[in-house]
Amino acid sequence: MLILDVAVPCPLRRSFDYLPPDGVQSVEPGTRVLVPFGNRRLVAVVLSCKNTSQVDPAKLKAAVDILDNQPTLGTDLLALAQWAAAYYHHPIGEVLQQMLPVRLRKENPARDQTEPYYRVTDAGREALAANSLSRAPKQAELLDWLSHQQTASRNTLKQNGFEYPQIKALLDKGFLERGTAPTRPVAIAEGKSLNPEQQHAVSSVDAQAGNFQPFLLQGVTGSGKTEVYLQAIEHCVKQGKQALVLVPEIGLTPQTLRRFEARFPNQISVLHSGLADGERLSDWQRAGRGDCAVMIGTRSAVFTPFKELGLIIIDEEHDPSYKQQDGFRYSARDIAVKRAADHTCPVILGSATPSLESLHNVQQGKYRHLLLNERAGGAQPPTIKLMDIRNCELNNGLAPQSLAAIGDTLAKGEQALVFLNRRGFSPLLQCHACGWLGQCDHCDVSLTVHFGRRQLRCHHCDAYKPLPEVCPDCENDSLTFKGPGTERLEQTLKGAFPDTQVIRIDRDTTGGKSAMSEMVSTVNEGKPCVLVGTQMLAKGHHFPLVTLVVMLDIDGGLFSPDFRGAERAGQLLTQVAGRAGRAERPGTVLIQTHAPDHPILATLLRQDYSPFAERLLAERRQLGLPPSSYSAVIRAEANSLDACDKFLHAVRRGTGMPGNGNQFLGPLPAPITRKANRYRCSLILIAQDRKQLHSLLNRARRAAEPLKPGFALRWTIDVDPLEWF
DNA sequence: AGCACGCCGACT
DNA sequence: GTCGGCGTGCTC
Repeated sequence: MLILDVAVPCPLRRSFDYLPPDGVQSVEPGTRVLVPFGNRRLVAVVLSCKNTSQVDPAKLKAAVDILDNQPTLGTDLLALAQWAAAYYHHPIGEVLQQMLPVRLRKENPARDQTEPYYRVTDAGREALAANSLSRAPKQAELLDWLSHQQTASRNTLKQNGFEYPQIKALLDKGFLERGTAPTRPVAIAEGKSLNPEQQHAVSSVDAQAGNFQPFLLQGVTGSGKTEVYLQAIEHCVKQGKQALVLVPEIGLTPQTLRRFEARFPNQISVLHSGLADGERLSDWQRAGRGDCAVMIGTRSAVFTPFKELGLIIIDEEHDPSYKQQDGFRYSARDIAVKRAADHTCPVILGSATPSLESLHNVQQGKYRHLLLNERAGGAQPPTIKLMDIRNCELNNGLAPQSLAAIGDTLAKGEQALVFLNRRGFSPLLQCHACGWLGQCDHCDVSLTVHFGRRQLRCHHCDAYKPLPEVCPDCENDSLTFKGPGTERLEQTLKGAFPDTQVIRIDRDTTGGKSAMSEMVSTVNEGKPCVLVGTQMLAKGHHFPLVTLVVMLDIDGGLFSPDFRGAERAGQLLTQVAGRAGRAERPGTVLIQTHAPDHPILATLLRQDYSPFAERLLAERRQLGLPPSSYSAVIRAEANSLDACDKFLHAVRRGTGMPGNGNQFLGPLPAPITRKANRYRCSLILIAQDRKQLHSLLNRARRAAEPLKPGFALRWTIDVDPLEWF
């Protein structure tokens, strides 16, 4: 008897047995099936076939339909899903659902996946030569463009600005015909020449083609990491293999894309959140068929199918956006390394400010370190200066010296950037008469003033209320704004430099689709201006004319309760500093701080990121913190703090003694205990090695599952968490 | 997660 | 007398 072992998309950490649909003799693993589940019908994935079941055969239901004529997920991705489900202790059905493009999570059949390719006919060439399409200029343009290629797919035509109606018209006239996919590689544009460091990096990677070997490519801003990627990809593609490039969420800028597209014309597929479901599906399938050489994408692109994967690149590997922060909490960076191991290919982790995890792996001999210290064009590194603002009269957060420095920069016709990681007008609204404080009704946080919208907004849930004119309690006209946000800085700077354009870049001003790129191009027109913004400014975009960076709020990171606070602060500082002055103009970074003697600032100031990171790594080792140890967090969320606390205590008791130098921390309430009216607590598990962490987690799961906390309490496991609380 | 079943308060 | 609140139990 044929029985299907099926992963159903529900939060249960097990699979379900089904009979095949009537008349079906065999089903391959990785095939999507439609199954009755409770009183619903769900799209699920066949994990394996077997001939017996633990379940009473009379209780087995039959699958309703087989949705794919060939498995949507290959054996590699299916095995990866099962590995990830075990590693992250997450339900297999949800893992698989995340791997599938949205279109395939529904009943849409994935049949007939071949994408049409077109080529110009002889009649088309004659028409082009005779200029007989002058009344249909767009069609003529298409014909002309395509006549320079072998063939091109509908997708490629679309990327080059041609739409289907034009294709259809030309087909009808007999000027186009169906063709087959061109043989790869079609064309690879000439690369730049490399300096010796870059050359060494590229040849080190080349030498490991066909082997699993991770490389940590540490290169200061402007050292030409991208050119190393491009050449490594080129060599991979020339061997007929495909490359996967992962970029952080904001890292996929049009500039980056254009650079890849220029180098590998029509060989690039893209996967990111801005794409329509249909486009995502077609690029996903295109990679699976082997019809593109390079796939560039954000976190979820790590699950792209490939025909023959030969190289993986993770750009800005330290970026926290690689870790999914809800549901299936995977790290795309770590899964990418696992995929490289599965496909026995090299993987490059690139960053100017590597994570301590990756540096630790270098020290352990697992990763090979490649350094790029030379800046292209001999550009000078920025000068970093600390500004002691103790006892200093601040103008909405800005020290007088900072304002003066901005003024000087503008006077020289250059641009300045002010960095503050807090959006809104002011983070606090208080009544000076009675002490009333604007607080969220649903979270344990203060409300942020948004002056332009005349609102008080909560940055932790979506609550907001109108900005009161007088104190809601004592009705005095004594409301005061405490502390600056980017909106207030913008106002202050406009007041101080009335003739200069002030551009604010944060989540509130970049809401529109093209707002960000419009602002970036305004800045890069080159007129003197002041940029104000949050950490959005620190990533991806380059502002070559900015020569001064002022950082207002580094202290928050230095004294953060999280053990990663210092690492983050150092990375942020180094990344932001990298925005200042490129090529011919040297940059300056001014750091306003109340702790000018802080050892972290001192290290960063005296030297650069590497000694700073070494120092932090030694500190972590001494304290037994990750990456020297391995951690996981069990978080509980409920309508009362007591319920969370009780549940996690029960889990801790049920897990038993951790032993062997492993330990528990907590349960402890989260720093913001109440968020959107839900109370949150964490139980932290710290183990000496991976294996022990997993055995602890298995014990904890066995303790937690029978507690049946019910729907009032939700609990989750986070392996290798970014934050402990 | 969904969805049904089940047992107690304010409504036509 | 019922409509509907959300507690809890189950899904091959």
